[in-house]
Parts: sequence; structure tokens; C-alpha cells
Amino acid sequence: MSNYSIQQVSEQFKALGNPHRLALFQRLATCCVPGTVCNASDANSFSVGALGEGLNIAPSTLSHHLKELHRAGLIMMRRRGKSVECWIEPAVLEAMSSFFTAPNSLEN
Amino acid sequence: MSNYSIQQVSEQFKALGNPHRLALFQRLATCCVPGTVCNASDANSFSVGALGEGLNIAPSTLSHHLKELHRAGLIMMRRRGKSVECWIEPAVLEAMSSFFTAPNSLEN
DNA sequence: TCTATAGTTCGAAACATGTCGAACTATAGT
DNA sequence: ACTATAGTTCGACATGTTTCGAACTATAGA
Repeated sequence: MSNYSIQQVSEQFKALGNPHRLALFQRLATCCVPGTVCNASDANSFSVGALGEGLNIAPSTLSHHLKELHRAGLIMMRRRGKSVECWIEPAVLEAMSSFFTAPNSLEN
Repeated sequence: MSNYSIQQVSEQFKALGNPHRLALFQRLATCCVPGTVCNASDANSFSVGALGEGLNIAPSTLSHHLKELHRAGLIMMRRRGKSVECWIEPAVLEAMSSFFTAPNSLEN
């Protein structure tokens, strides 16, 4: 049973509804190579810069998108020295996935 | 393994990233009352009008939102007499859910 | 303290979205 | 044919979003 509202969940989907942000999120969500057993507990983190690699967007745009993902509650961010590391809490992936497998549990 | 691109999937999330559309989708996805065993094969359908009930939006707005959900490939629509019935294919729920449980399977 | 690296904030421009009412199409029943 | 019901399309308007460059803050190392 989720304690999120329709409003909150729609904000999360909106955050994923942009190709750049979805690519960033997927990069964080993909914690192991295909065919490998994925251990959810050691979620690996990326620095902001590393996340943006290959996306061809300005640093300011990258920063903006990560802020959106963070505000939606989809990713975590913490400063570590010169860089800021980002990661996804496994519970977030479970909650998002369960919207489709158990949509009853959402209220309002 | 999904055969959708980042572009396509982000369109699907974008479609769900609006409170009204998410409410419509959830109403269709909720095929059984909480605590009941849900049989995915007999997905129940709603007419356009029934779906919009309680949402306080103009018929034209409702129509627009359902078209968006349909264009994103999230819902099916078919005319049945005077009304148009909408439903979700169970495979869509599985595909969406698997983005969060197996994000590796998405390319481009 | 100076410099280089890593991100963020701000303001502006172009573009997309959500919403409505009015006018339209489609079907069923009389 | 006429009427009522069910949705859709169109045009308009207000509001949001995406993106950038320029200027800023934060940290580490020399």
C-alpha cells in the first residue's frame, strides 16, 4: 500500500516524461550489466558530470534536470568533495513498479 | 527485453505525468477492488464518459487526454454503439512495470 | 591565497501543454 | 427525417517547460 497521492505520483511520471531525464534515471537505475545478478543493496552512484556524459546538454541544463528528478523524489543527491553523487533508493524503483502491478493502492 | 526506445518510453511517462491523465489511467488499471484476486485477462473497459466522471473537466478536455494516452500506446479505444470504450492491455502494465524492475532492457 | 574543477542559479527566448466553448461527427431510437 | 446522446475537432488563450550562456558558489590542491 503506497502512501503517495495521485498528484505526487503524476509529478514523478512527469519527471520521467522527458527523454534526457529518463536517460539519466535509467543510467542510475541500471546497476548491473544485462545477464548479471543485480544486487539492489549496493546501488552504485554517479557524479553529476558522469551522468551527463554523452547526453550533449549544457551543465546548467543537466543540473536543472537532476534537480527535477530530485524534487520528484526519484533520486538522491549528496556532495562528496568536489563532486555531487547521485543514486536511486531501491524502494523508489519498487514503489514506481508497483503502480502498474498494484494500481489499487493509490488514493486521492 | 523491451523493444521500446527511450523516446517512446518517455512519451508514455509524459502521458502519465498529468494528474487527470494519471487518474484516468489508474481507473482503467484498477480492474478489481483491493483485497480481491485480480484476473488480468478480463480487463474491464469504461466508456469515455464514465471514465471522466468526478474529474470536473470539459468533454473536450477529457477527449484530448484520452487521445494522448492512446497515442502513447497506453490505452486502447474502440467504438461500441453510441459510446467509445477504453481499456488497458495487460501487457502494457507489465512493460511499464518492468522498466523499474529491469531497466537494462531499454535501448537508445 | 590563487587556481582549477564541479555544479548551481538566474534571466531570457523558443516552444509545448492544459483548458475551454463552439461547432462538428457518429450512433440509436422514435 | 428528427432528436437526443456520446465523443471529437478546432481555435484561442494562459501557463509551463526546455534550453542556453553568463555569472555565481563550493571544494581541493599547489
